[in-house]
Amino acid sequence: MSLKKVRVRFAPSPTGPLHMGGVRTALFNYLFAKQHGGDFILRIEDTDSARHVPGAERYIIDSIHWCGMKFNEGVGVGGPHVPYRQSERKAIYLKYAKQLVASGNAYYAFDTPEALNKLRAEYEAKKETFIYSYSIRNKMDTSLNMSDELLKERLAKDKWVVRFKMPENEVVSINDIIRDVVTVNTNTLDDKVLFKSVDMLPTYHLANIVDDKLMEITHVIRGEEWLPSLPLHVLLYRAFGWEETMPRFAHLSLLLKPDGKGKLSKRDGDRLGFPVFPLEWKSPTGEISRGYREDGYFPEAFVNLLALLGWNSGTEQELFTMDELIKLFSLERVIKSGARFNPDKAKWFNQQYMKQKPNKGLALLYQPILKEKGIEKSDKYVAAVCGLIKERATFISDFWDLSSYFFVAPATYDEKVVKEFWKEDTSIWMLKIAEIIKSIEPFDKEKAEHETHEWIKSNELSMGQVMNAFRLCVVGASMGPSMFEIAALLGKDEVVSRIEKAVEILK
RNA sequence: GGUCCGUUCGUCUAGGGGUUAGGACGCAAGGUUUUCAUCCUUGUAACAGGGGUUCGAUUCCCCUACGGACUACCA
Repeated sequence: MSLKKVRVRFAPSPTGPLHMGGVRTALFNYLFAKQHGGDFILRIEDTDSARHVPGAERYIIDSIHWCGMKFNEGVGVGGPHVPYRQSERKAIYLKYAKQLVASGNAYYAFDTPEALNKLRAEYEAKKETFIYSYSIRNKMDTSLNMSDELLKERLAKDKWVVRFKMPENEVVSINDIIRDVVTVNTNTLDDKVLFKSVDMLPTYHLANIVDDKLMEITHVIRGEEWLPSLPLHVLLYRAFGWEETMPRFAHLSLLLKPDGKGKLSKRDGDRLGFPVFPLEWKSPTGEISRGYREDGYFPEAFVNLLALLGWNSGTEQELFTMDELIKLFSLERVIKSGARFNPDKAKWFNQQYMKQKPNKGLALLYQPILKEKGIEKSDKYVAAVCGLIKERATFISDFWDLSSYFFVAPATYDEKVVKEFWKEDTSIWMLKIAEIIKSIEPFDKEKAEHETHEWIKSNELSMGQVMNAFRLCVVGASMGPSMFEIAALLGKDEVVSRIEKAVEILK
């Protein structure tokens, strides 16, 4: 077992965009695989023909790639077990369903969905729990209750499903890597449909077990919603005689709403103003859901925040690169309880990455925004601006508000600041500063700063009064980096002209 | 309703039979700065409740409460 190469699969259903919880499941699978030098496989579980959404598969792959993960086998990349789309594996499953019938572990059932719904309703009316299992299966329309001849006839004539014959009163204990031992009595479990009549496709349970076996999956890391069907899956492995090579299981807790009750949903994002999906998604009906990527999150930040939702390294470190995560991740340290998502903390992560980003890279991201505003500036200039403002920003989209004065002279002056700092003599001081700036040839920010401060001191003026007014002239508001950094970038002619303009307007 | 899983500051979490129960986000205060932000310091705030076991339980066990998932010919 320990010698076997680790093989994990991410097996989503293409029923819509991948939710951030799904991305986290993929991430944990990926980290585990990479840490063990194993394979990370993409299998598309599209056995529900009715719920298939066009574009969902592409979206899933794009999302994983954006996060910096790569499949080394599966849909889109191929591999020794092609095809990896269950709808293309149709031919495989019926054989296995029949094998279970032959071995006495499953049977054919002819009950129509309508008949079952009616029965369920009757039970509910009596306030009883309806379970299709040992207690009732002998009364149902199944192969268990008919002769071989009749069965043959019915199989040819009627619609049938294959149901698992859940053993009676057996205690099943399974070891989950995250949850330790999970114990269930089979009496509480039902005879799950394994093979559907509506589309002649297997249900999740059958397809999942067969494919995991065939694809030699060693570890199943999936969401908590599968925990209740874990006993069924184990029993299926047993029924097939595959228990020896059965994968190990790890069930991840769910992501919960930031407030209130229940699991995180798209609605919470709309309501509280944060994305729930990695990438923007346009539904076939035209509805648009925002994405982390489009909201300005860096993929590294997104991966980092996801990794810390339900896992921690046991140290106080919170910022991790993908490589560090691969090195440090362990399923044993995954939290059992559900994690409420905190949008504020998500922003904090992005801010941390923002501070670390090289200026050149940020400039590349900022340029398109500037172009849209009709501003053409060199990458070098924009990079310098980015260097000065990035520690004040969380997203690239914050940049314009933080740096517009590097590109256009202020059109207005913040009233509050005017009131506080523009006094009787201010105009005179400002013109003096303009003079100092003009006199430095070539311009040098240290020299300008030194001379300006000297002048302020020698005239016993208030540093705050003068400098804030200076800032008001050039920036138009009370914000931004050192005035002399700004002046160095803007150039002294521009600074002087802005001072003159401000003096003119504010008098 | 039934079954399974869970429960440490508002949130993410560390810890684990004897601790001043630690960190991060948020919030608040202070410091640095010509402003904003960064940064630094400090503060705020938690072991769901009740029974056991034990010299001692937040930590182990049981019950209750609460939360979550599942309960389809969906995954």
